[in-house]
Amino acid sequence: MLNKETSKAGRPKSAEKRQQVLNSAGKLFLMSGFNGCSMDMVAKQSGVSKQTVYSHFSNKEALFSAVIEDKCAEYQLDNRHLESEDYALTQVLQERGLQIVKLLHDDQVIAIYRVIIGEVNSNPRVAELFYQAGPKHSLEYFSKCFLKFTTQPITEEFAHKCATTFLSLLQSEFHIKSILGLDFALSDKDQVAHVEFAIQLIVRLLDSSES
Amino acid sequence: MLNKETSKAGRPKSAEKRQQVLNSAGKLFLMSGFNGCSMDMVAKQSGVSKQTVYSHFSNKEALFSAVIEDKCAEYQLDNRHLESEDYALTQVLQERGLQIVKLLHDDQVIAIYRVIIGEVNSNPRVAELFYQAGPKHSLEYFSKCFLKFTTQPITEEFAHKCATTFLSLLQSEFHIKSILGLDFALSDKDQVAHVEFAIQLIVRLLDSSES
DNA sequence: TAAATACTAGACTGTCTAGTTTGATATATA
DNA sequence: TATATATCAAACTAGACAGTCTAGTATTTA
Repeated sequence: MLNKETSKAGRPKSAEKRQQVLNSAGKLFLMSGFNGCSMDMVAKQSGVSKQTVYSHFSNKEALFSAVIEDKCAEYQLDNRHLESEDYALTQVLQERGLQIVKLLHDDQVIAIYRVIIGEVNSNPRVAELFYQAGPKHSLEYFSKCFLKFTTQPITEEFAHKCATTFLSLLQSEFHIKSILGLDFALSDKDQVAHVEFAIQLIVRLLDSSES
Repeated sequence: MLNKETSKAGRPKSAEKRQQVLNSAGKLFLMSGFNGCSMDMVAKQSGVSKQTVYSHFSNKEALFSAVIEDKCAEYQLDNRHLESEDYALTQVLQERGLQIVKLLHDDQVIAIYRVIIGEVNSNPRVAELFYQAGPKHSLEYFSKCFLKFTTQPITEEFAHKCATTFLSLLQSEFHIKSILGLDFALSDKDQVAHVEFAIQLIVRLLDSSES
Protein backbone atom coordinates (compact mmCIF):
# COMPACT_ATOMS: atom_id res chain seq x y z
CA MET A 1 0.00 0.00 0.00
CA LEU A 2 2.88 2.31 0.79
CA ASN A 3 4.92 2.76 -2.33
CA LYS A 4 7.70 4.99 -1.03
CA GLU A 5 8.18 6.11 2.52
CA THR A 6 4.83 7.35 3.84
CA SER A 7 3.32 7.68 0.38
CA LYS A 8 0.13 9.70 0.16
CA ALA A 9 -2.63 9.97 -2.37
CA GLY A 10 -2.25 12.58 -5.08
CA ARG A 11 0.70 13.90 -7.00
CA PRO A 12 3.93 13.66 -4.99
CA LYS A 13 6.22 16.64 -4.45
CA SER A 14 9.08 16.80 -6.87
CA ALA A 15 12.42 16.24 -5.16
CA GLU A 16 14.05 17.77 -8.19
CA LYS A 17 12.18 21.04 -7.81
CA ARG A 18 13.04 21.09 -4.15
CA GLN A 19 16.69 20.81 -5.07
CA GLN A 20 16.38 23.52 -7.71
CA VAL A 21 14.97 25.85 -5.10
CA LEU A 22 17.68 24.91 -2.64
CA ASN A 23 20.44 25.53 -5.17
CA SER A 24 19.12 28.86 -6.37
CA ALA A 25 18.40 30.05 -2.85
CA GLY A 26 21.92 29.02 -1.91
CA LYS A 27 23.42 31.11 -4.67
CA LEU A 28 21.26 34.10 -3.86
CA PHE A 29 21.63 34.00 -0.09
CA LEU A 30 25.38 33.64 -0.32
CA MET A 31 25.64 36.42 -2.89
CA SER A 32 23.29 38.97 -1.36
CA GLY A 33 22.57 37.85 2.17
CA PHE A 34 19.31 36.90 3.79
CA ASN A 35 17.71 40.33 3.44
CA GLY A 36 19.27 40.99 0.08
CA CYS A 37 17.27 38.34 -1.68
CA SER A 38 13.50 38.01 -1.89
CA MET A 39 11.32 34.95 -2.20
CA ASP A 40 10.26 36.20 -5.62
CA MET A 41 13.89 36.21 -6.70
CA VAL A 42 14.30 32.66 -5.42
CA ALA A 43 11.23 31.49 -7.31
CA LYS A 44 12.30 33.19 -10.50
CA GLN A 45 15.91 31.99 -10.28
CA SER A 46 14.87 28.41 -9.70
CA GLY A 47 12.33 28.41 -12.54
CA VAL A 48 9.50 27.51 -10.23
CA SER A 49 6.40 29.29 -9.05
CA LYS A 50 6.43 31.10 -5.75
CA GLN A 51 3.76 28.78 -4.47
CA THR A 52 6.04 25.82 -5.09
CA VAL A 53 8.77 27.42 -3.06
CA TYR A 54 6.32 27.76 -0.21
CA SER A 55 5.07 24.23 -0.66
CA HIS A 56 8.58 22.88 -0.03
CA PHE A 57 9.68 25.40 2.59
CA SER A 58 7.18 26.88 4.96
CA ASN A 59 8.82 30.30 5.10
CA LYS A 60 11.97 32.22 4.34
CA GLU A 61 13.75 31.23 7.54
CA ALA A 62 13.08 27.55 6.98
CA LEU A 63 14.49 27.88 3.49
CA PHE A 64 17.54 29.62 4.90
CA SER A 65 18.14 26.86 7.44
CA ALA A 66 17.80 24.21 4.77
CA VAL A 67 20.27 26.03 2.55
CA ILE A 68 22.89 26.25 5.28
CA GLU A 69 22.37 22.63 6.25
CA ASP A 70 22.84 21.69 2.63
CA LYS A 71 26.02 23.72 2.31
CA CYS A 72 27.45 22.27 5.51
CA ALA A 73 26.94 18.78 4.15
CA GLU A 74 28.47 19.79 0.83
CA TYR A 75 31.69 20.92 2.49
CA GLN A 76 31.97 18.19 5.09
CA LEU A 77 35.50 16.82 5.37
CA ASP A 78 36.01 13.10 5.73
CA ASN A 79 37.62 11.34 8.69
CA ARG A 80 39.93 9.13 6.74
CA HIS A 81 42.98 9.56 8.95
CA LEU A 82 41.18 8.37 12.04
CA GLU A 83 40.17 5.12 10.43
CA SER A 84 43.66 3.91 9.69
CA GLU A 85 46.92 3.40 11.51
CA ASP A 86 49.10 4.17 8.53
CA TYR A 87 49.80 7.81 9.18
CA ALA A 88 52.39 9.87 10.94
CA LEU A 89 51.11 12.82 12.96
CA THR A 90 52.81 15.44 10.81
CA GLN A 91 51.33 13.87 7.71
CA VAL A 92 47.84 14.06 9.17
CA LEU A 93 48.35 17.66 10.21
CA GLN A 94 49.78 18.53 6.82
CA GLU A 95 46.98 16.97 4.81
CA ARG A 96 44.05 18.06 6.89
CA GLY A 97 45.63 21.43 7.66
CA LEU A 98 45.98 22.19 3.99
CA GLN A 99 42.39 21.11 3.35
CA ILE A 100 41.26 23.62 5.93
CA VAL A 101 43.42 26.45 4.64
CA LYS A 102 42.00 25.80 1.18
CA LEU A 103 38.48 25.80 2.57
CA LEU A 104 39.13 29.16 4.19
CA HIS A 105 40.13 30.43 0.76
CA ASP A 106 36.92 29.24 -0.88
CA ASP A 107 34.62 32.08 -1.89
CA GLN A 108 31.51 30.11 -1.03
CA VAL A 109 32.77 29.17 2.40
CA ILE A 110 33.64 32.79 3.10
CA ALA A 111 30.18 33.81 1.94
CA ILE A 112 28.61 31.24 4.25
CA TYR A 113 30.49 32.65 7.21
CA ARG A 114 29.31 36.12 6.35
CA VAL A 115 25.67 35.34 5.82
CA ILE A 116 25.44 33.24 8.97
CA ILE A 117 27.09 35.90 11.08
CA GLY A 118 24.72 38.47 9.62
CA GLU A 119 21.80 36.39 10.83
CA VAL A 120 23.09 35.39 14.25
CA ASN A 121 20.54 37.53 16.06
CA SER A 122 17.50 36.32 14.18
CA ASN A 123 18.73 32.80 13.57
CA PRO A 124 21.06 31.57 16.33
CA ARG A 125 20.18 27.93 15.69
CA VAL A 126 21.71 28.13 12.24
CA ALA A 127 24.91 29.59 13.61
CA GLU A 128 25.19 26.74 16.08
CA LEU A 129 24.55 24.21 13.34
CA PHE A 130 27.28 25.72 11.24
CA TYR A 131 29.73 25.80 14.12
CA GLN A 132 29.13 22.14 14.87
CA ALA A 133 29.58 21.08 11.26
CA GLY A 134 32.59 23.32 10.71
CA PRO A 135 35.04 24.53 13.36
CA LYS A 136 33.82 22.20 16.10
CA HIS A 137 34.06 19.21 13.83
CA SER A 138 37.66 20.01 12.89
CA LEU A 139 38.52 20.69 16.48
CA GLU A 140 37.35 17.28 17.58
CA TYR A 141 39.01 15.70 14.62
CA PHE A 142 42.38 17.15 15.52
CA SER A 143 41.88 16.33 19.18
CA LYS A 144 41.41 12.70 18.31
CA CYS A 145 44.38 12.76 15.95
CA PHE A 146 46.62 14.09 18.68
CA LEU A 147 45.44 11.42 21.07
CA LYS A 148 45.94 8.71 18.49
CA PHE A 149 49.12 9.68 16.66
CA THR A 150 51.43 11.26 19.22
CA THR A 151 54.33 9.04 20.23
CA GLN A 152 53.94 9.87 23.92
CA PRO A 153 50.49 9.53 25.49
CA ILE A 154 48.88 12.89 26.34
CA THR A 155 45.81 13.96 28.24
CA GLU A 156 42.54 14.75 26.52
CA GLU A 157 42.77 18.27 27.82
CA PHE A 158 46.18 18.81 26.30
CA ALA A 159 45.06 17.28 23.02
CA HIS A 160 42.22 19.75 22.94
CA LYS A 161 44.58 22.61 23.67
CA CYS A 162 46.83 21.52 20.82
CA ALA A 163 43.86 21.27 18.50
CA THR A 164 42.58 24.79 19.23
CA THR A 165 46.11 26.12 18.94
CA PHE A 166 46.65 24.44 15.62
CA LEU A 167 43.34 25.69 14.26
CA SER A 168 44.04 29.23 15.44
CA LEU A 169 47.39 29.15 13.74
CA LEU A 170 45.86 27.84 10.53
CA GLN A 171 43.23 30.55 10.43
CA SER A 172 45.80 33.21 11.07
CA GLU A 173 45.04 36.76 10.09
CA PHE A 174 43.60 35.98 6.71
CA HIS A 175 40.44 34.42 8.04
CA ILE A 176 39.06 37.64 9.45
CA LYS A 177 40.39 39.54 6.46
CA SER A 178 38.56 37.28 4.08
CA ILE A 179 35.33 37.60 6.01
CA LEU A 180 35.71 41.37 5.99
CA GLY A 181 36.02 41.23 2.22
CA LEU A 182 39.66 42.35 2.13
CA ASP A 183 42.53 41.08 0.02
CA PHE A 184 43.97 38.02 1.65
CA ALA A 185 44.64 35.14 -0.71
CA LEU A 186 47.80 33.12 -0.22
CA SER A 187 49.39 31.43 -3.21
CA ASP A 188 49.33 27.65 -3.24
CA LYS A 189 52.95 27.63 -2.25
CA ASP A 190 52.40 30.02 0.64
CA GLN A 191 49.46 27.97 1.81
CA VAL A 192 51.70 24.92 2.13
CA ALA A 193 54.38 26.97 3.87
CA HIS A 194 51.83 28.37 6.24
CA VAL A 195 50.61 24.92 7.24
CA GLU A 196 54.18 23.77 7.76
CA PHE A 197 54.88 26.75 9.96
CA ALA A 198 51.85 25.92 12.11
CA ILE A 199 52.98 22.31 12.37
CA GLN A 200 56.45 23.34 13.50
CA LEU A 201 54.98 25.33 16.35
CA ILE A 202 52.70 22.48 17.36
CA VAL A 203 55.53 19.97 17.28
CA ARG A 204 57.53 22.26 19.50
CA LEU A 205 54.56 22.49 21.85
CA LEU A 206 54.28 18.71 21.99
CA ASP A 207 58.00 18.25 22.56
CA SER A 208 58.07 20.71 25.42
CA SER A 209 55.29 18.84 27.19
CA GLU A 210 57.35 15.67 27.25
CA SER A 211 60.38 17.02 29.01
CA MET B 1 33.35 87.93 11.27
CA LEU B 2 33.80 84.19 11.68
CA ASN B 3 32.77 83.26 15.16
CA LYS B 4 33.51 79.56 15.11
CA GLU B 5 35.00 77.60 12.27
CA THR B 6 33.21 78.60 9.07
CA SER B 7 30.29 80.16 10.92
CA LYS B 8 27.20 80.79 8.87
CA ALA B 9 24.12 82.88 9.34
CA GLY B 10 21.19 81.28 11.11
CA ARG B 11 20.93 78.85 13.95
CA PRO B 12 23.90 76.48 14.15
CA LYS B 13 23.49 72.72 14.23
CA SER B 14 23.56 71.27 17.67
CA ALA B 15 26.62 69.11 18.25
CA GLU B 16 24.82 67.64 21.21
CA LYS B 17 21.91 66.42 19.12
CA ARG B 18 24.32 64.97 16.63
CA GLN B 19 25.94 63.00 19.42
CA GLN B 20 22.57 61.85 20.72
CA VAL B 21 21.73 60.49 17.31
CA LEU B 22 25.12 58.83 17.03
CA ASN B 23 24.78 57.17 20.42
CA SER B 24 21.26 55.90 19.88
CA ALA B 25 22.03 54.71 16.38
CA GLY B 26 25.07 52.94 17.80
CA LYS B 27 22.99 51.08 20.33
CA LEU B 28 20.33 50.17 17.79
CA PHE B 29 22.67 49.12 14.98
CA LEU B 30 24.75 46.98 17.31
CA MET B 31 21.68 45.41 18.86
CA SER B 32 19.60 44.73 15.77
CA GLY B 33 21.88 45.17 12.79
CA PHE B 34 21.66 47.64 9.93
CA ASN B 35 18.41 46.28 8.52
CA GLY B 36 16.97 45.56 11.92
CA CYS B 37 16.70 49.18 12.87
CA SER B 38 14.81 51.93 11.08
CA MET B 39 15.48 55.63 10.83
CA ASP B 40 12.22 56.19 12.71
CA MET B 41 13.55 54.10 15.57
CA VAL B 42 16.78 56.08 15.60
CA ALA B 43 14.88 59.36 15.71
CA LYS B 44 12.58 58.19 18.48
CA GLN B 45 15.38 56.64 20.54
CA SER B 46 17.50 59.78 20.36
CA GLY B 47 14.60 62.06 21.25
CA VAL B 48 14.97 64.04 18.07
CA SER B 49 12.83 64.51 14.99
CA LYS B 50 13.45 62.41 11.92
CA GLN B 51 14.27 65.52 9.96
CA THR B 52 17.05 66.35 12.42
CA VAL B 53 18.55 62.93 11.91
CA TYR B 54 18.61 63.63 8.18
CA SER B 55 20.01 67.12 8.70
CA HIS B 56 23.07 65.64 10.44
CA PHE B 57 23.46 62.50 8.32
CA SER B 58 22.46 62.51 4.69
CA ASN B 59 21.18 58.93 4.66
CA LYS B 60 21.16 55.69 6.57
CA GLU B 61 24.49 54.50 5.20
CA ALA B 62 26.23 57.71 6.13
CA LEU B 63 24.86 57.36 9.64
CA PHE B 64 26.09 53.79 9.77
CA SER B 65 29.59 54.80 8.71
CA ALA B 66 29.68 57.56 11.28
CA VAL B 67 28.58 55.15 13.99
CA ILE B 68 31.30 52.65 13.19
CA GLU B 69 33.91 55.37 12.97
CA ASP B 70 32.79 56.60 16.36
CA LYS B 71 32.95 53.13 17.89
CA CYS B 72 36.41 52.51 16.46
CA ALA B 73 37.65 55.68 18.09
CA GLU B 74 35.98 54.73 21.36
CA TYR B 75 37.83 51.44 21.52
CA GLN B 76 41.18 52.62 20.22
CA LEU B 77 44.08 51.25 22.28
CA ASP B 78 46.94 53.54 23.14
CA ASN B 79 50.54 53.08 22.04
CA ARG B 80 52.11 53.64 25.40
CA HIS B 81 54.67 50.85 25.21
CA LEU B 82 56.20 52.15 22.03
CA GLU B 83 56.89 55.53 23.52
CA SER B 84 59.09 54.31 26.32
CA GLU B 85 62.16 52.14 26.78
CA ASP B 86 61.14 50.89 30.17
CA TYR B 87 59.51 47.64 29.18
CA ALA B 88 60.51 44.04 28.72
CA LEU B 89 59.04 42.28 25.69
CA THR B 90 57.06 39.79 27.74
CA GLN B 91 55.59 42.59 29.77
CA VAL B 92 54.44 44.38 26.65
CA LEU B 93 52.94 41.20 25.26
CA GLN B 94 51.27 40.43 28.55
CA GLU B 95 49.68 43.83 28.99
CA ARG B 96 48.59 44.46 25.46
CA GLY B 97 47.66 40.84 24.93
CA LEU B 98 45.33 40.90 27.89
CA GLN B 99 43.79 44.16 26.67
CA ILE B 100 42.99 42.46 23.39
CA VAL B 101 41.58 39.32 24.96
CA LYS B 102 39.36 41.52 27.09
CA LEU B 103 38.27 43.48 24.04
CA LEU B 104 37.33 40.25 22.32
CA HIS B 105 35.15 39.47 25.32
CA ASP B 106 33.33 42.80 25.14
CA ASP B 107 29.73 42.46 24.01
CA GLN B 108 29.84 45.71 22.07
CA VAL B 109 32.99 44.77 20.24
CA ILE B 110 31.49 41.44 19.31
CA ALA B 111 28.38 43.21 18.09
CA ILE B 112 30.49 45.55 15.99
CA TYR B 113 32.18 42.61 14.30
CA ARG B 114 28.81 41.08 13.53
CA VAL B 115 27.13 44.13 12.15
CA ILE B 116 30.09 45.07 9.98
CA ILE B 117 30.38 41.59 8.56
CA GLY B 118 26.67 41.60 7.84
CA GLU B 119 27.15 44.73 5.76
CA VAL B 120 30.35 43.81 3.95
CA ASN B 121 28.61 43.50 0.60
CA SER B 122 26.77 46.79 0.71
CA ASN B 123 29.39 48.68 2.70
CA PRO B 124 32.90 47.41 2.06
CA ARG B 125 34.46 50.74 2.94
CA VAL B 126 33.26 50.43 6.50
CA ALA B 127 34.74 46.96 6.83
CA GLU B 128 38.09 48.28 5.67
CA LEU B 129 37.89 51.16 8.09
CA PHE B 130 37.19 48.77 10.94
CA TYR B 131 40.02 46.47 9.96
CA GLN B 132 42.49 49.33 9.89
CA ALA B 133 41.44 50.65 13.28
CA GLY B 134 41.25 47.20 14.86
CA PRO B 135 43.21 44.12 13.79
CA LYS B 136 45.60 45.95 11.47
CA HIS B 137 46.41 48.49 14.11
CA SER B 138 47.25 45.81 16.67
CA LEU B 139 49.24 43.91 14.10
CA GLU B 140 51.45 46.89 13.37
CA TYR B 141 51.72 47.65 17.04
CA PHE B 142 53.05 44.20 17.82
CA SER B 143 55.33 44.27 14.80
CA LYS B 144 56.96 47.41 16.10
CA CYS B 145 57.17 45.99 19.59
CA PHE B 146 59.00 42.93 18.35
CA LEU B 147 61.42 45.09 16.41
CA LYS B 148 62.03 47.31 19.38
CA PHE B 149 62.05 45.00 22.37
CA THR B 150 63.68 41.75 21.21
CA THR B 151 67.18 41.22 22.52
CA GLN B 152 68.47 40.02 19.16
CA PRO B 153 67.73 42.13 16.08
CA ILE B 154 65.18 40.57 13.73
CA THR B 155 63.91 41.32 10.24
CA GLU B 156 60.71 43.26 9.65
CA GLU B 157 59.28 40.27 7.91
CA PHE B 158 59.89 38.02 10.87
CA ALA B 159 58.50 40.61 13.24
CA HIS B 160 55.36 40.68 11.18
CA LYS B 161 55.13 36.92 11.22
CA CYS B 162 55.47 36.91 14.99
CA ALA B 163 52.79 39.55 15.28
CA THR B 164 50.24 37.68 13.18
CA THR B 165 51.06 34.49 15.04
CA PHE B 166 50.63 36.14 18.40
CA LEU B 167 47.32 37.68 17.38
CA SER B 168 46.03 34.40 15.99
CA LEU B 169 46.91 32.67 19.21
CA LEU B 170 45.20 35.36 21.25
CA GLN B 171 42.01 35.13 19.24
CA SER B 172 41.99 31.39 19.52
CA GLU B 173 38.76 29.53 19.07
CA PHE B 174 36.63 31.81 21.16
CA HIS B 175 36.72 34.69 18.71
CA ILE B 176 34.68 32.91 16.08
CA LYS B 177 32.51 31.36 18.76
CA SER B 178 31.70 34.76 20.19
CA ILE B 179 30.86 36.17 16.78
CA LEU B 180 28.60 33.20 16.13
CA GLY B 181 26.79 33.98 19.36
CA LEU B 182 27.91 30.83 21.17
CA ASP B 183 29.10 30.38 24.73
CA PHE B 184 32.74 31.27 24.96
CA ALA B 185 33.65 33.49 27.89
CA LEU B 186 36.91 32.78 29.70
CA SER B 187 37.20 33.68 33.37
CA ASP B 188 39.60 36.48 34.25
CA LYS B 189 42.06 33.88 35.46
CA ASP B 190 41.82 31.85 32.28
CA GLN B 191 42.25 34.98 30.19
CA VAL B 192 45.57 35.65 31.87
CA ALA B 193 46.61 32.02 31.49
CA HIS B 194 45.64 32.11 27.84
CA VAL B 195 47.80 35.16 27.18
CA GLU B 196 50.70 33.56 28.99
CA PHE B 197 50.35 30.44 26.91
CA ALA B 198 50.48 32.50 23.72
CA ILE B 199 53.55 34.33 24.98
CA GLN B 200 55.34 31.08 25.72
CA LEU B 201 54.84 29.92 22.17
CA ILE B 202 56.04 33.22 20.77
CA VAL B 203 59.11 33.22 22.97
CA ARG B 204 59.90 29.75 21.76
CA LEU B 205 59.49 30.95 18.20
CA LEU B 206 61.87 33.85 18.80
CA ASP B 207 64.43 31.62 20.50
CA SER B 208 64.45 29.14 17.68
CA SER B 209 65.18 31.88 15.16
CA GLU B 210 68.35 32.83 16.97
CA SER B 211 70.03 29.48 16.99
C1' DT C 1 14.27 93.58 13.49
C1' DA C 2 15.15 90.76 9.30
C1' DA C 3 17.12 86.94 7.14
C1' DA C 4 18.73 82.44 7.58
C1' DT C 5 19.00 78.09 9.35
C1' DA C 6 17.74 74.31 12.92
C1' DC C 7 14.33 71.80 14.83
C1' DT C 8 9.63 69.53 15.67
C1' DA C 9 5.64 66.67 14.64
C1' DG C 10 3.51 64.26 11.63
C1' DA C 11 1.63 63.30 7.26
C1' DC C 12 2.86 61.49 2.86
C1' DT C 13 5.04 59.00 -1.27
C1' DG C 14 6.89 55.30 -3.45
C1' DT C 15 8.73 51.04 -3.22
C1' DC C 16 9.64 46.60 -1.65
C1' DT C 17 8.42 42.19 0.10
C1' DA C 18 6.66 38.06 3.00
C1' DG C 19 3.05 35.47 2.59
C1' DT C 20 -1.94 34.35 0.78
C1' DT C 21 -5.46 33.50 -2.47
C1' DT C 22 -7.52 32.04 -6.70
C1' DG C 23 -8.41 29.33 -10.53
C1' DA C 24 -6.63 26.53 -13.88
C1' DT C 25 -3.77 22.48 -15.20
C1' DA C 26 -0.92 18.33 -14.24
C1' DT C 27 0.10 14.00 -12.11
C1' DA C 28 -0.25 10.71 -8.82
C1' DT C 29 -3.17 6.74 -6.06
C1' DA C 30 -6.91 3.57 -5.53
C1' DT D 1 -12.60 7.25 -13.27
C1' DA D 2 -12.72 9.81 -8.89
C1' DT D 3 -9.99 11.97 -5.61
C1' DA D 4 -6.20 14.23 -3.78
C1' DT D 5 -2.27 16.80 -4.16
C1' DA D 6 1.36 19.55 -6.85
C1' DT D 7 2.36 23.17 -9.78
C1' DC D 8 1.71 27.48 -12.25
C1' DA D 9 0.73 32.35 -12.99
C1' DA D 10 -0.73 36.30 -11.34
C1' DA D 11 -3.20 39.16 -8.48
C1' DC D 12 -3.64 40.56 -3.89
C1' DT D 13 -2.99 41.84 1.24
C1' DA D 14 -0.75 43.98 4.70
C1' DG D 15 2.90 46.09 6.58
C1' DA D 16 7.48 48.07 6.75
C1' DC D 17 10.51 51.65 5.72
C1' DA D 18 13.77 55.26 3.37
C1' DG D 19 13.34 59.56 2.33
C1' DT D 20 10.50 64.01 1.45
C1' DC D 21 7.39 67.64 2.49
C1' DT D 22 4.82 71.01 5.22
C1' DA D 23 3.90 74.33 8.45
C1' DG D 24 4.97 76.17 12.54
C1' DT D 25 8.53 77.30 16.27
C1' DA D 26 13.29 78.30 17.97
C1' DT D 27 17.77 80.26 17.72
C1' DT D 28 21.40 82.44 15.61
C1' DT D 29 23.91 86.49 12.93
C1' DA D 30 24.02 91.04 11.04
